[in-house]
Amino acid sequence: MTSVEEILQQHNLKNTRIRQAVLSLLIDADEGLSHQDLSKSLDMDFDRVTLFRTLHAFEESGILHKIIDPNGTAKYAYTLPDKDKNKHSHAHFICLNCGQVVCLDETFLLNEIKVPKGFIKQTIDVQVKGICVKCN
Amino acid sequence: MTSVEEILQQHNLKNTRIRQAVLSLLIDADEGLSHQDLSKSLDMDFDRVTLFRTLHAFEESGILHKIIDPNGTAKYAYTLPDKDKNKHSHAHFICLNCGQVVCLDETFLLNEIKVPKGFIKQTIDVQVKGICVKCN
DNA sequence: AATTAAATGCAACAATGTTGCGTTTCTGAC
DNA sequence: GTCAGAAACGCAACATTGTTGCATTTAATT
Ligand SMILES: [Mn+2]
Ligand SMILES: [Mn+2]
Ligand SMILES: [Zn+2]
Ligand SMILES: [Zn+2]
Repeated sequence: MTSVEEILQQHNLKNTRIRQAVLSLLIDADEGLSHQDLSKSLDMDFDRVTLFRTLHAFEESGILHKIIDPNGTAKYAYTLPDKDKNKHSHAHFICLNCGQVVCLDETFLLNEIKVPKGFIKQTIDVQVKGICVKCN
Repeated sequence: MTSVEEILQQHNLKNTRIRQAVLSLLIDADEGLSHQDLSKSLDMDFDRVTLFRTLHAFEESGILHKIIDPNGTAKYAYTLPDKDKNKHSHAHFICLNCGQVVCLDETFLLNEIKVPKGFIKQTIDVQVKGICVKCN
């Protein structure tokens, strides 16, 4: 069990109110949360720019990973330290009804995918869309 | 060889200047184009809202399919009538350097992917990211 | 307690996309 | 060709997401 404070420390991020709050929320959440989602959930005063910068910092350090939903808005999910050794290459499920984003266990092999000559593959993002259990 | 006019007719879309121009551009393009890309390429006067609505109309009718790039902006690509019988379920390559979006031949089977109990799979989107041949 | 790099707050801005509404234009029927 | 109706367009106004610059505050270290 690693505390929020410890996680921040391990990534050389200063321990601030908003970072603690955001990280706590996302560790507990079972889904990806957008800037807007977090703004509504956070029970404190903060500048919206600070939240954007917080999310960027977390993404850069690998604490969170970003998923672009079908509307083009970013959602962030906590990167499980054990699960994601292979650098968050897992697939995501996106509910077409409520917009919920869930991390799946499924991962994909980059090798198997053919690209045109001269193209270099680096990462793969897979989004499975459909209806989540709540909306079903 | 189907002309632009014929394509519009087949989808019950009125034949207008901007629709002809947009569709011509996208049929010739070997990559997905954004609203901005098209705005720059189009050599005519038009309202930006009209272009948004044109792209929506084309997407709804299946003439184009939308790809959300890593910045969250929409790009549109012509849906090849023969290639995409299985409703544009092919993968896309996205260049991390220049942002270019290319349709790949690769398709994926929805069956193989496991989702939590109660979730219903409908479609799958695969994005392979890396460096394109121009940027290499 | 002093130092300093990092983080924050604020203001201003840009890009993308949407909605409402009045006007124009395409198309099909006559 | 004329006409009518539906579809598309142009314009204005707005919402949301995200970025940048800069002055101020704060967390962590000594
Ligand atoms: Mn995930
Ligand atoms: Mn495509
Ligand atoms: Zn749902
Ligand atoms: Zn490129």
